[in-house]
Amino acid sequence: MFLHTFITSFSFVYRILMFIGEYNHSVDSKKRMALPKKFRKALGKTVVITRGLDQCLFVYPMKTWEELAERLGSMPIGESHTRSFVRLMLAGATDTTIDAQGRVLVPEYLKDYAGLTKDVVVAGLYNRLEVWDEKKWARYKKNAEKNTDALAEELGKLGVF
Amino acid sequence: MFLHTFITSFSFVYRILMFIGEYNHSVDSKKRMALPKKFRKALGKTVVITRGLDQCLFVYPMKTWEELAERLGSMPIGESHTRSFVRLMLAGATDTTIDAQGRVLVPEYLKDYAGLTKDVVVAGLYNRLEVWDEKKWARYKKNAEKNTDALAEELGKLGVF
DNA sequence: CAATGAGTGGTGAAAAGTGGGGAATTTCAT
DNA sequence: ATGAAATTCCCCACTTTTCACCACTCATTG
Repeated sequence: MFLHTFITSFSFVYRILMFIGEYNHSVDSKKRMALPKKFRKALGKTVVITRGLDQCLFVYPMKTWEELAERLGSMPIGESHTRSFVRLMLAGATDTTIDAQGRVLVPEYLKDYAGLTKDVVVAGLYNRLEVWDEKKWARYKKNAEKNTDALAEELGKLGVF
Repeated sequence: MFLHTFITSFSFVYRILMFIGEYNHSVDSKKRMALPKKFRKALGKTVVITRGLDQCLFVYPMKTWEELAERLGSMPIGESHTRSFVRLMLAGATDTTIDAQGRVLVPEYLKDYAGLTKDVVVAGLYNRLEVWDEKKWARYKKNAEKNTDALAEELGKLGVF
């Protein structure tokens, strides 16, 4: 019984929630942005967009967001950086429905926050998407790739080798 | 009992996951790359390609990747270098199905990362494949061969010989 | 020397991404 | 309250990319 529950929930997580990969898209003059076709089934009809870390946007399926919001809401509000992080996530969140062409509307204040102009990169990060300005993403990536030693170390910890 | 366990698990690993050998292939103008015939049964229908170490690409069977991705997905995103590591690995990964000719699609950003042009080397490394630009592979190998003594010493420390 | 099979190249249909028009709805000042 | 302006939303259409299928070549083998 327990095992069965575990297995079904795991396969659920796998089929529904594993976002991976990097996709080039664009925000048009009407603030519409396509989401990668591969992710649409898993995202459902409405998604939540919010401010993310490192000046990008996070996109969550509604289900995931609800769970996350609950956890965020019940976090101890003692430390100030925790407070500001929670505010960042919760206050900036907006729910938006995916249109027939697979696009969402990106509010002006979120576009500003992430510095989006036209070309963006939508990246799959397991249980969320991230939206980056294309140039900013390229810079971030280049910088991260330089730290290959650290990369190797992290991979080692994961037991890949 | 212990021996039996060892043997069955070993044969399992052997049938499913032990990739050995070095093969020359090519990436065509449509970013298609053949995988060695020998590996196809073990790889299954869909594989995951990710950024590897030393500017090569790793190719995992889906099963192997799932385990890895779950660990990546559950890493805390508080620290910035953890974040960038997870971003590189998850956003850098792509799941792709093997076509009727035994080829996979290599996204532009992965081609760039590994510096692939046309001729590549696909090598089996026990539980994963590595994809190298042919020239880079030749150089790397030449260099590694020069350091065989040091290498042997390291292996000795690991208790292999 | 034919036959088989693997690797590579090409083509056409289908799908995905993007742009734009216009109706419906909301906002805001008069 | 009312009209004007702006915004949102729903279609439709165009263009590029993708993918499945077919075809060719080269090497190996019986």
